[in-house]
Amino acid sequence: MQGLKKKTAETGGQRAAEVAYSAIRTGILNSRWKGGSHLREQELASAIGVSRTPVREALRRLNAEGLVTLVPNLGARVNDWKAHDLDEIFGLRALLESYAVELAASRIGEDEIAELKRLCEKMEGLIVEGQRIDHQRMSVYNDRFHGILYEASGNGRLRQLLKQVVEMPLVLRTFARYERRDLMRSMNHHREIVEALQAKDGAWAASVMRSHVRAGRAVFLDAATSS
Amino acid sequence: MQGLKKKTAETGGQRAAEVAYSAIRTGILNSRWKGGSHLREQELASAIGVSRTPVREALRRLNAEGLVTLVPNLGARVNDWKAHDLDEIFGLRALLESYAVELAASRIGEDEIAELKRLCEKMEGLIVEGQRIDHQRMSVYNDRFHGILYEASGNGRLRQLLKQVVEMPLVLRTFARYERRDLMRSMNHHREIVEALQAKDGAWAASVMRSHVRAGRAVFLDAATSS
DNA sequence: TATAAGTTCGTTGTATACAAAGCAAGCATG
DNA sequence: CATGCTTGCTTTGTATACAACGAACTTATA
Repeated sequence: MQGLKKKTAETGGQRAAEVAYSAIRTGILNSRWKGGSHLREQELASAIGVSRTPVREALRRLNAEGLVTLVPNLGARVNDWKAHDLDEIFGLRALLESYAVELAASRIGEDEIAELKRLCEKMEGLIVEGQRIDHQRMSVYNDRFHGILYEASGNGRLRQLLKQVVEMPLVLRTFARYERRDLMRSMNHHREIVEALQAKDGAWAASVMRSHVRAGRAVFLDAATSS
Repeated sequence: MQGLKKKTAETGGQRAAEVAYSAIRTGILNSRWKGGSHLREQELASAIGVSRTPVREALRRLNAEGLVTLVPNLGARVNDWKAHDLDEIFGLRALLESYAVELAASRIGEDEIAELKRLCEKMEGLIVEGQRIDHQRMSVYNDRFHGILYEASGNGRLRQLLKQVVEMPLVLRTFARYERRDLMRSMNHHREIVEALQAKDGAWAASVMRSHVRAGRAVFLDAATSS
């Protein structure tokens, strides 16, 4: 339970509940605890350096977001992910994310398309023959790419649902070992989506996005069974 | 602020946070406060008969569900609904609900189909020439009809998202004045969905469901502009 | 008068004390 | 030996006291 507490300088400006939330959240996403672990309020509270009150608030929020499961009088357990759960989640994600690009196709502007292209270049730049791939950086660019599309959909609640659905299985990203050809295909999808958006062809963009998500599902399924 | 507190017999078995949650929730759904009202924690607490702690928990939950909006250090305000919000919500609902019946088509059993038919009959029985329609009862049956479909989708997270999305604008149900022909059409939709499910034709069921939701949107839009 | 700093009060945020629920070990009893 | 009860401990749930923040009002100053 060491290392959860961040430097006072960072936490100073924020509310304790927010600090607790992000501390626990990053802990879960970095697999500090394994799936099914019981998260004790007092333990978390002293590790983070706040009282139980904001910790409880954080746990409720994480429960609503699907990262932990709360049982009355028994507390919180870290969710673990079976193949069935991933099927549910990726099914929803394919649906929502393709809907988002379909909406985006008729609303997205030149600036955002330019930004998408820049991100494509950056991501492709990370795939160099014979070199190890910086997955961390890749994730950042990829998240930004998809985030721009959520925004461009113009539907705030859709954006919110998507962020939630996408985040759930993110614990497995650590274990997801993208092969080079998976990544190449991913890059091609991105490029094709941008092209479809530029052509204002929502159906095309949506179709590619569905493929994109379902291809990602396969990688995560491997991660789930092997972790 | 009277009348929020229920009889002790009812509240006795439940946790205070749960009591607070459903008290505030039903208050909002019954338009006890108008959109934009500031909900004060102490006020709610004494009205319900619990302390601020469970009230705060309830407000966070209602915030996550989209019924209130929480601003740090300023508290909770009851959400109000403009045409734009309804467009977002019904767009999502059409998407998710049609996906649900599409999944349900290949999984639903005879028992559930029989139950759907029974509900159709009950609802149709409420529409009698020259008599006032019992909208309260209609809502109960209608919710149960759709609930069965959510379950039959076999996707727990989809069910959860749908419940959330459907509940958001439910404040307006009070003001939604369904004309007789709106209801007749609704009944026809229900019947057609059941038939499509029985034929295991997911695409058909999904298509009718999309129409069903979008027709509902129009009624709610009227309610939003007139309330 | 207009503006800015100071003040007060109401409300939310956090810590802490206490109540109640769950669980396990030990004991009694059939 | 198995079953059920008791007891003690751990953990969560709730109430309450206090701290911190924000908004409106007051006062000082140009």
